[in-house]
Amino acid sequence: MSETIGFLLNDTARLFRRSFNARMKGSGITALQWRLITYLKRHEGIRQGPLAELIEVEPITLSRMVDRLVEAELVERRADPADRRAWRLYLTPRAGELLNRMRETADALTAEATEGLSTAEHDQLVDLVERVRTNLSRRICQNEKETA
Amino acid sequence: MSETIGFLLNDTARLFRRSFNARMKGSGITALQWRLITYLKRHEGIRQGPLAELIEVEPITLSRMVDRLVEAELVERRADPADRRAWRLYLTPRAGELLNRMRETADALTAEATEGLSTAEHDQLVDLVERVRTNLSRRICQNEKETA
DNA sequence: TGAATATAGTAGCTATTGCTATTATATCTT
DNA sequence: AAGATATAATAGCAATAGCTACTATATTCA
Repeated sequence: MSETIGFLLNDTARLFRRSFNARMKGSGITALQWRLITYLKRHEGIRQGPLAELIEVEPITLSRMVDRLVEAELVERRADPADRRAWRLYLTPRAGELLNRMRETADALTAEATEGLSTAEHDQLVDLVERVRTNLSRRICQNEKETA
Repeated sequence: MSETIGFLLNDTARLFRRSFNARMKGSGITALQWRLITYLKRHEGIRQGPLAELIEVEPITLSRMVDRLVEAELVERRADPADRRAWRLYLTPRAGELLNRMRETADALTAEATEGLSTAEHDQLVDLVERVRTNLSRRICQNEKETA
């Protein structure tokens, strides 16, 4: 019984997170918070509920993550003008600086992780993993119950 | 700014875990416990400390995970004959049955995830990801401090 | 319009994880 | 052999994640 691809991918992804976390340790930010900020960067003004779905945590968990990030002055809550129940989320300038540092770290790490791969191999890796991801997310959409 | 490989791998690995967890939900076992059992299968008789290192949790965390798995009659602690401080861990027959179910699930999931990939592409994917993993774990060994 | 239902977000509780300190035992040094 | 040091595992405490229930507001429909 050899390793499954799922096992291998998990292992590799964990090594990425571990190295990334270690390098970002001084920033006082966790991997999950980084994930939140990264998504928020691409969806500024999003509400808490949809963002929770994007980063795949429960709404209450996101609510508390945002509490801490507001406290750290990385995220800002603004009232939704159209719905008084809802907040809209924005990054602060401080978060922008942090994102730059994170991007540099991520780039350096990517370079080290793909050392020895040719450009063609690099592209092929991305292509193949993307196809696997598409297969998996298609499966999940078809069968939403299993995530509920 | 396109996605980094790290991001992509993390995303894909998460989809794997999510789907796997959903399918194993009825078994009352979590992904981390599954990880523990999978490693234990290949290292029966291992002590808690080394197993904690393998699955990358703190020893105290592993200690408590084992408490629960012993409670669930999936893992057995036996005194180490050579060192009275230590336990040696073994799987119970019940765990064996569970492992079979898990393996079937993993195989089915792998098949779905790699749908549309030729055998050559499948092999190449494994090869490329393994090379990335090797790069990353080499890096971590060289620079152990960052994981401490 | 007004009652019924749905939705956005949050509070209380429980479970899990990890940091630090501690106990019991083993190993090393002289 | 005896004291110093290292190691295997665990307990106490603090932080974080999610389940359930709840409040406030919006939407539906009769």
